[in-house]
Formats: sequence, C-alpha cells, structure tokens
Amino acid sequence: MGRPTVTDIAREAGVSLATVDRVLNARPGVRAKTVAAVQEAVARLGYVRDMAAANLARGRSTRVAILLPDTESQFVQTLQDALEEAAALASSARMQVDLRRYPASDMHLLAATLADLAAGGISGVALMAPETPVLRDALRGLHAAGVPVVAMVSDLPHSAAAHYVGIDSHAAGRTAAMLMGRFLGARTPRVMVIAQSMLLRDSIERRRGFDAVMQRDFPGIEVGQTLETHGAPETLREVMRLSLASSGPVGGIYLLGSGHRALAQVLSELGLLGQVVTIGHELTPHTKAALQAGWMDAVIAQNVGHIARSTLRVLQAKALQQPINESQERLRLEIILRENLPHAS
Amino acid sequence: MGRPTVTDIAREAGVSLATVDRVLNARPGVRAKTVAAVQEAVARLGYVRDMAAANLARGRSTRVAILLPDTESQFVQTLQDALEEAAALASSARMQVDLRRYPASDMHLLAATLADLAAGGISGVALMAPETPVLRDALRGLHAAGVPVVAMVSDLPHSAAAHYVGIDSHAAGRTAAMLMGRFLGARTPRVMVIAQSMLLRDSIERRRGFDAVMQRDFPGIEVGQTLETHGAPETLREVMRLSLASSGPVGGIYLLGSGHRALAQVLSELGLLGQVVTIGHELTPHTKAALQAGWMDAVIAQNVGHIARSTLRVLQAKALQQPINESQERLRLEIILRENLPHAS
DNA sequence: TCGTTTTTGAGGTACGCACATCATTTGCGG
DNA sequence: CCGCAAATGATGTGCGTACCTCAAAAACGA
Repeated sequence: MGRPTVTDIAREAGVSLATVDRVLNARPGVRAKTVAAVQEAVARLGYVRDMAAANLARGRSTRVAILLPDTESQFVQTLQDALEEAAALASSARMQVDLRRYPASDMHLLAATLADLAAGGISGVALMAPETPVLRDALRGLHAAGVPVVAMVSDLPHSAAAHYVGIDSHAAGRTAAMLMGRFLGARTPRVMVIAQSMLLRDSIERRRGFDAVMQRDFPGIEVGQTLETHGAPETLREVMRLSLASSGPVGGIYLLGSGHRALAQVLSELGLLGQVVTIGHELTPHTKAALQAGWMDAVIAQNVGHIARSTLRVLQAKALQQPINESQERLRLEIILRENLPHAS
Repeated sequence: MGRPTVTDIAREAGVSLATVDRVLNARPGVRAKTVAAVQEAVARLGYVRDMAAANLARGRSTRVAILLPDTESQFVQTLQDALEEAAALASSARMQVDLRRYPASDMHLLAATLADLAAGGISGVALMAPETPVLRDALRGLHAAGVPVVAMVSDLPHSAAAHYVGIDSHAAGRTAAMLMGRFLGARTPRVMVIAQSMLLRDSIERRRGFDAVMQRDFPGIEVGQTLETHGAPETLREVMRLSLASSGPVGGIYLLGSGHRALAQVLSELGLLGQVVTIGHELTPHTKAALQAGWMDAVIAQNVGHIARSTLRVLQAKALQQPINESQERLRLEIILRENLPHAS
C-alpha cells in the first residue's frame, strides 16, 4: 500500500471524510476532541497531504509579480533572463509571473505600481530595490493586505519582507577582501575601490565587510575611499586618474558592483590592465570575459539561476501558505576564478 | 482563462481527446499527419502538460535505489545525510528511495545487488563507485533491462550511465592549483600531495587538473608525488615524514580527498600546522572546523544538498521519461574560504 | 423533556490527466 | 466498389484532494 490518504485518516480516526476535510483545512464547526482524534490519526499514519492533488483540486493558479530596476546593469539583465527561464518552467506548476522593470529613479512610481498590484489581487510580490521610506510604506501596505513580499539580492530588513533571497553581502565583501589580501602578494599594498552607486544596501554592506577583513587580517594594506562612477565612462576615467594622482599607484582594484563596460579600456589606458589584482562581483558576460581574458582575478557571485528558482519557489510557498525548505533556499556565495568558470551552456 | 488543457488542444486541432492523449503519450495508431496537427496546436496554444495532474493520474510511485560505498569518509556520510533529507521530501512527490551502503572492497557483491535490483523491478539506480570492469558489466545489464543509471560524484563514462551528477573533477584540481599557486606567495615553492586512495576516478582527475595548472601557470613550484594513506593515521605520519626527509620542506599541502581525522595532529607534530598553505576538497565537519580554525586555507567543494536533490530529480525524470532541465542540474564547483563558510543551519 | 444549536455524516462535483474499451469512421489495396 | 485494417471518436473510471449542500445525529440549555 502506498501513502495514506484522507480516506485512511477517516477510517483510522473513526470519522467521516467531511470531518477530516474540516480539520485538515481548519474549517470551523468541529469539536476540539474530534480535531484531536483526527490529528492523532494523521500523526499515527504519517499522513502527508498530496500537494499536487490539493492544488489541482483548488484550481489555484498563483499570480505573482516580480519587479526589477531598469538599471542598465548586466547583472540585472542576467537575473531577468534567469527569472524568465524559471517562470516558463513554473507555468507548469500553475503559477504565472508578471515580470517588470521599474524606473530606478522614481520610487513613487514603484510605490504606486505596488499599490495597484495589491488592489489587483496579486498573491505575491518579489522585488529588487533600495529600501527608501516611500518603498517601505508601500511594502507595509502590501503586508497589511496579506500579500507576501520577497526581497531579492538586496535585503529589505525594515519593510516586513517575508523572505530574503540573496547572499549575505557583508560576507561577500569579506570574501573579496580575503582574496584581495592573499592575491596581492608583493604588489603595492594599496587598493582602489570603485562602485557605480552606493544606493542599494548590498553595496554598502559589501564595502563594510571588505573593510572589516582588511583591517583585521591585512592591516598593512591601504584601502581608498569608494569612487562612484554612476555608470559613466568619463567619470570612471576621471575619478581613477584623480585617485592615482593624489594617492599614488595601486596594487589592486575592488569593484563593488559588476564592473563597467569601459573598465577594460580605462585600465589599459592607465597601464593597469593585467598589472593589478582585480576583484569584482556578479557573473555577467563582462566579468566572464574579463576572467577568461585573465585581467580579472576573481568574481564573487551569486547564482542567478538559483535566485530565480528560489524566488519563485518561495513566492509559491508563501502564496499557498506552505512551509519553506530553508536548506534548499539558502544561497551560497560563489567564488569564481578562471578555472571554475561555468561552461557556456 | 488559465492555461490550456488537453481539451483545448483537442478543440484547436480538431481531433478528439483520445487522439490528443495518444499523441501526447506517444501511443501508436495515429497518422503522422494527425500527430503533426496536434503538435502544432500544442505549440500554438503554448500547452504545457500539468505534471502534477499527470503524475496523479498515473498513480505512479517511483521506486529508486541509491548505493554509496561504506567508506568511513565524512564526505560520504554528509552526502548520505543530504540524500536522506531529500528522500524525505521526495516522498511527497510519490517517490520512494532505497538508500544503501555497499562494502567498498567487494565489487562483485555490488554487482550482485544491482542484478537483484534490476530483477526486483526498480525504476532507477544512482550510485557512487569506481568504474571497475565487474561494475561496468553489471551496469550494462541494468541498461539492457531499461533501468536508468545515475553516476554520483565520480563519473562512469564507459558504463552507459544515463547521467552524471557531480562536478568536473579536472576543473576542481585546476582550481585547487590556481589557489595554491596564488596563496603560496613567498613560501617554499614545494607542494605535498596527499590522498586516501586513488581508486575513484575523481581523485585521478583532480590530480591531473592540479598538475596541468601548476605546470602552466606556476612552473617554479615543485609538486610531489601522491602520497596514499588509505585512511590510516600511522601511514599518514610515516609517508609525510619520509617525504619531508627525502625532498625537503614544503610550503603547501594539497589534499586530494576530504582530509583525515588525524591530519591536524600530524601536521602539528611536524610543526606545519598553520605554517603551510593547505587546500583540500569537500565540505565536511572536519574541513569546516579546519577552515574555521584557520589552518586550512581553502576547500574546493560540491554542494551535497544540491547533489542529493539533483540525483532524485534526475532519477524521477528518467523514470518518467521526462526531459531534464540541464541548467538546473548543472553543479557548480564551489570554493570555500573561512569567509564564505556556510552557516551551520 | 422539548426545542435549538452545534457537530457530524453522506454524497456529489470538479480539477487535469492517464488509461481502457468499444464503436465508428477513414484510408487503402484489390 | 467492397472488405479489411488502421485510425479516430466517444465515453467511462480513477488518482487525491477541495468545497459545497443537505440531512441526520448529538449536545446543550431551559
């Protein structure tokens, strides 16, 4: 005989199917004593609800929304691709995904979108966004409406997010520092730190983690301030020139983000390409190429495919009020060198 | 309206439900022209079979066997734990797992067990084993019987294995070499290589990968022969003493396997603990502790939880003759330092 | 004890699909 | 054009669960 079914529970508990159903689905109108009897039968037989059948019967088709910033970042694009792929697969598990980009500059618009979604009867929302007050209020509104919110990549600790899917950014920064310290060897003990912007929480935390390990384990290495480029090649060239002029040559470069289109060129103009230890974050076509070319030494990444699948699983679970398998959803921080670069699929 | 169902397909293709069913399940007795019409309707409507409902209707309860060597290795134990956890979860997806250990010394017994399983009507087998001729024949027998075989951790390229779940061992060795070379810095450019045994194919390939990168990128570093310990602390102490005496001091130690219980003690006896760069494989309680203590510098690992879940998913898919989502099943080679050690869960 | 409320039982329908049976239609060779 | 085989249609049942309705029984208060 296979797994026990509701019928077995009914027989075992000496009640009818209807009563078992009432207990299992927490419907009212059952005496506490009867509830206990049914629950005992469940425990005794080791009954586990067949979720496939349950969802089939419910006829539920979870509808969720995922919001990504419209930043021209290759990482976000990579993540979007992964989400689309995962969404296609998830459709076979009766879940439809509404994947959108929002203008990163207009948080009020994002908030309005979220309000619309809540009103439109969505069963879950996942988003990657910086935690501004406006957003926080919008998310609390969602929470009040019973819509679970999942934070992606960058956590939203003060916004009643039901779950965070992403790596520990502080640990990511610490790891980058550890590799930087060890790879630097006999090179000039000075590191330049470059970022596109420090808006998202994860950049800030990476920087903190980086500094923590640098101070603790490599006190002899000097770490510069964060140079913000806002994605503009001109600014990148300018700030690097200025920094080199004022603080002197460097042995390493730490990219808080996923790198820049123009970075290779600027580095080569400055005669640094391949000469300095370069460590960055996120696996994108750019960073992949840089690793392969050999001028980037390491990339600290999170598996976007995993993020995408995990996000959808968590949204599904939250929407159906099912428990979450923590160990499956925990993301690992990945260190990518040229040698363990994933093959193009 | 929700997702299209078989009924929609039938209407769209202008055929009956029965015919749609015949086409979808590749049953005989349908003209090529009709098959094409149905498939076109499927493509047009973007029909995706509801696997939950399909499996429910099939009422199948896949039974699979997983065989692990009874080696006293912490890695195998960790893997077993992960498999048990995954199996518990998989039971809710109508799949029962028969998890066993076989005596690593007796391949004939393993072959006999496999023959029994084939006769007993199993729908899939996964195993971690060295590819000996006896085993190869047994696996071909399984293949002939239509039982899919999944190789875990160590590939079985000549044994008609339907799938390999594990990382690229050559790449693992290359990665270890790259880290060793860069971490070594100004230390004595000599590396000692230690293994429990060189039986499993993965050890051999790691060694090959390690040597390849060492020769290419760090020609100045001398790499010793593989010292086999067969798990005995005495042997470990002996071979290390001999090697140090004959070849002189070393700056790094490369553990081809997951380390030894006695390693920390022997290293400390020889005054090497924390003095030499130590790199090994697989995340186990031992290697975790060593990383945390700081005397191991890096561990190249594969995510056992992922291996376990992937193995079960692949077995399930093979048994049900469903396609496999390659990108989800591809394992990443993980580099673990103290800084990105996963938290105890 | 009676009437009322609460609890329980019995039974049906639906979800999307697999699989089986039997009737009917179609295509094809002669 | 007939006969036969192949192809297709029609229809039913079951998988395990959710959810609904109505009737019956039990518990309860007065």
